[in-house]
Amino acid sequence: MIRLVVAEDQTMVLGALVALLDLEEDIEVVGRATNGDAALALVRALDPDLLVTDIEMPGRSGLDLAQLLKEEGRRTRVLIVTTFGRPGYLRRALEAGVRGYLLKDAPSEQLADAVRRIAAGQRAIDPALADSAWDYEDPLNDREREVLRLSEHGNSSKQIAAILGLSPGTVRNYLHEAAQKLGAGNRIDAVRVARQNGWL
Amino acid sequence: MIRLVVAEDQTMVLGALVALLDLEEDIEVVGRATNGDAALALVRALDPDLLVTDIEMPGRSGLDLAQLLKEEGRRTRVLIVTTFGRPGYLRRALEAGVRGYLLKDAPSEQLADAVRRIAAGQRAIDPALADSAWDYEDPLNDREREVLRLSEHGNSSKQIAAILGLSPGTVRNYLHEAAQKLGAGNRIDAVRVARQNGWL
DNA sequence: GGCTAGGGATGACAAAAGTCACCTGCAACG
DNA sequence: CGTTGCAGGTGACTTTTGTCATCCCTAGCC
Repeated sequence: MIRLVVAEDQTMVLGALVALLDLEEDIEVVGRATNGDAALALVRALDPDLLVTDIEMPGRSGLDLAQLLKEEGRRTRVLIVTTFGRPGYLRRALEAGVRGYLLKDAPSEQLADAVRRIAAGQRAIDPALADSAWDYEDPLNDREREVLRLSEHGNSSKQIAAILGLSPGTVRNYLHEAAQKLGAGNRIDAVRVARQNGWL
Repeated sequence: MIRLVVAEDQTMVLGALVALLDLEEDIEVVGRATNGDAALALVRALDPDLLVTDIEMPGRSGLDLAQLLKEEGRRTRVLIVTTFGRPGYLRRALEAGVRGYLLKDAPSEQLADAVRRIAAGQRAIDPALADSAWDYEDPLNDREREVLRLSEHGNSSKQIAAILGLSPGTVRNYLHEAAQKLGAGNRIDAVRVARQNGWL
């Protein structure tokens, strides 16, 4: 029997995924969580074979979870199930030692398959994504990421400068650099491209 | 027996929802679709009691579906199950005659409940949302919506003007008006606010 | 020490966005 | 017919962005 903890912030989707997995004879869902912190506590308490988790959740993200579990040296393996096929995400996931990465776009039958493969010590990476994982390096440095994040909410350069304790000119320079690196013509476009690739 | 068609663009979530609903003795999922057009065809062919559908899907949206079914005078009732609690969405849904509106954040048990209530001729609107539906009117007119949508992708006023056959000045004016109405200081903020409320 | 490379930061100038007063044309109404 | 009101549209002016050359400081190297 494969023992699972499932983490997913949308309660209804969580319930549905559990229903799907519980249909399988050899799989047992022993815990469910709707945020990263609860999932972490459950994994520590229950020591399951697998953690099936979304990435974007309140509190700790699925990627944070994988990283932490790896650092703690736990035996629980991680399977990411997410909406986002962003290369940056998969890459960070692999670096955090996850064993599987599926998209919610994939057929639901693949879920149980992936669980079994990972429980058996194999991997289960969405093949379409596996290729692209290393195609696009994140070209942004920390400052650039920071100003992009702040400009995302409509802050002006002046406001961003005030927040970071810089001059407005410098902020514009960072945004410009970032836009250049991303092949974007302005900050709006730059934010879009960066988001799309999982670099924010 | 309540006969359902389920539409949801993320295949895995679709599979999971179907698994959840199929657990119920009195509910039968007779069709599933991953886009709006397929869902429409299924409803026409199978004449189910209910259509359970997401809003944001490729092709026709769940709201479009509800509108069409209403116009065709079909007996199939519509239950929306979506991520987004945007007042504008709920409002449009109600105007399109949907019988139920649930959030994916709601507990999964509510899904079967809602299905039964709607099949019995009642309604099932998420109570937290029901209040807010009429709080916020969409203040935008068509032009304003249009320019906001175009500016979303980083187009400049000049580019938007070229697309719409206007002068750049006019475009800036529309953007300005929209920002004013939305209480935003610039176009980026305006787009954010409008999206958040389901007005784009 | 002197030289150099590179990240962090600045200011000057051109282009685009934001702001506002105003000009249509057309439909409603007396 | 006025004329009133109002959505659609424009141009002039100010502020903010985009672009680029340059400076400063620190670290590493001869």
